[in-house]
Amino acid sequence: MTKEIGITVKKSNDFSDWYTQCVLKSSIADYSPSKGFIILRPYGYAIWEIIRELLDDELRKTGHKNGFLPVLIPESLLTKEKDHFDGFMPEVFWVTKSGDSDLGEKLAVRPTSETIAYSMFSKWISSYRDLPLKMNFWNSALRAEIKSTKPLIRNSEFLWQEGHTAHKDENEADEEVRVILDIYKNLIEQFLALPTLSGFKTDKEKFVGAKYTTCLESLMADGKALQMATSHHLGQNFSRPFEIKFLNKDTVEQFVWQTSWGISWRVIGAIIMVHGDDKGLILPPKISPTQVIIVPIYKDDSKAVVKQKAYELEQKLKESKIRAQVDDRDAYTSGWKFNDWEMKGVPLRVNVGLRDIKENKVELIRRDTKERFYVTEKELVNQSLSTLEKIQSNMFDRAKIHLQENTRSATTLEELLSVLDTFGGFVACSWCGKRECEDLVKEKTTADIRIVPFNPKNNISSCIGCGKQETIEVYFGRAY
RNA sequence: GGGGUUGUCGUCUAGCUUGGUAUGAUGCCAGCCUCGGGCGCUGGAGGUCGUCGGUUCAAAUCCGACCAGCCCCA
Repeated sequence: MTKEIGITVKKSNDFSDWYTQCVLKSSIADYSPSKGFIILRPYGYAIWEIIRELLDDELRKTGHKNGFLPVLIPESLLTKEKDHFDGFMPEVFWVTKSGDSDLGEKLAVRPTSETIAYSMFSKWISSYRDLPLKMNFWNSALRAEIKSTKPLIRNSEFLWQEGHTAHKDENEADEEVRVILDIYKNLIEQFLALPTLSGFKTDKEKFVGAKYTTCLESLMADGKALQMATSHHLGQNFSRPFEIKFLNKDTVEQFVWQTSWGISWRVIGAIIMVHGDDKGLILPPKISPTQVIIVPIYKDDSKAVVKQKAYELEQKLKESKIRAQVDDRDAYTSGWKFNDWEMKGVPLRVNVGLRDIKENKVELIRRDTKERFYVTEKELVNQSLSTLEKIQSNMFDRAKIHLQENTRSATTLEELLSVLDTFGGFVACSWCGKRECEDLVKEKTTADIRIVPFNPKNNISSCIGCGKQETIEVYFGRAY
């Protein structure tokens, strides 16, 4: 009779259903009444807030300032950079009316903010002294997703940050692109415990309007790739149409060099997909809203003393900056609470009951390994701190092994298809650099080039598409 | 873009073939019970059957359109 409450499918049997159940039943998010939109609930938003604070901190340290942009963009601005507009056009929502009357110029609901940001940059920048201009915006973006929506992974609206910068020369913009990608990589690997591949996008896959795009790719448990974050070098592609010019020291007027970059709530979906198990989520300690959940186990006559002890433990943990919480709800049994917190993915649980109090100990249970052990009350704080660290690194290591074991190579189209069909994952191949070969592989295998790695392994052979000899190494994969 | 499939108290669900005022569980509320892996007992509240329209004396049920969810393929 209790079977219906938790996650009812195995991760390995029906990954898609498992994922959706995880999102809904852990109360991270819920569907909204309109197609393709979701509602982030307090538990999900708490995770997002932690991620946001971590990233904000790094951006502040590197000289970026937060601002806010309007959600509506006049059509004339959005269409100024042609490639950019053509790329986004199919999924732009338009506002055409105010009340009953038609608007003179229709307004786009932002699919991304380059155009409106840069129309302002051109006002704000006139001298080399105004540079670099490094701004960041925490907002949402809207892109109409008609089909294949998946909570947090692909929705018509998503939370993200978008950074926009302007620089005096190309090198400085190059450097900015790299610095940002490093910040993302550190956040994703060290805090979200998700290993990534880093590199360039091909011209086909790059951000529309960019000179080049760098990105981080991760591998989900079902063998599909997921783009985690991107950092674009925009060259002068936007500064020319938007006339963002400055007078240099040498009194020569120049266009600025720009970057833009972003990371979205999609990473929360990735955390679920990579780390979760049949019981639900497993959250990396560093971004878990609750790091230690304390479950007091009591009968009526022991309730007061056990709860009191639980609050004491909570206080001690909090004094050591551990996000601890007592589940003091009387309405649920302890067994129910165990399952509930496991589904929510809290990394470490403390069980404390009357018999533990008498023996001056508590039980610790790791979410990642299900390992359980007793510690004395005195050891609790230190044991919790060190166990949380172990969980954090164990989660990364496990995911890293999964990534390595599912990164293979292929030298022919047939081999590539067979590897993809059998295992999924990333497949290293050689590629001549031509769009035709990239398209051919897509057509034959539905996979695309996820990344042109910064650090190729140098197993170069002839092109997977045309067989030409001069090639570079790329990673193919089927993606979300 | 193409194809398939689903929608019934908060949630899951029976009923639909063959039209006649909706079943059960869980959750919720009250009371009792008490908690070491989703306790138990008693009572109670809760439903425009996704929406709109059509057929009919009568529609959850038949027909159409739309909305929303999910799956497969491109």
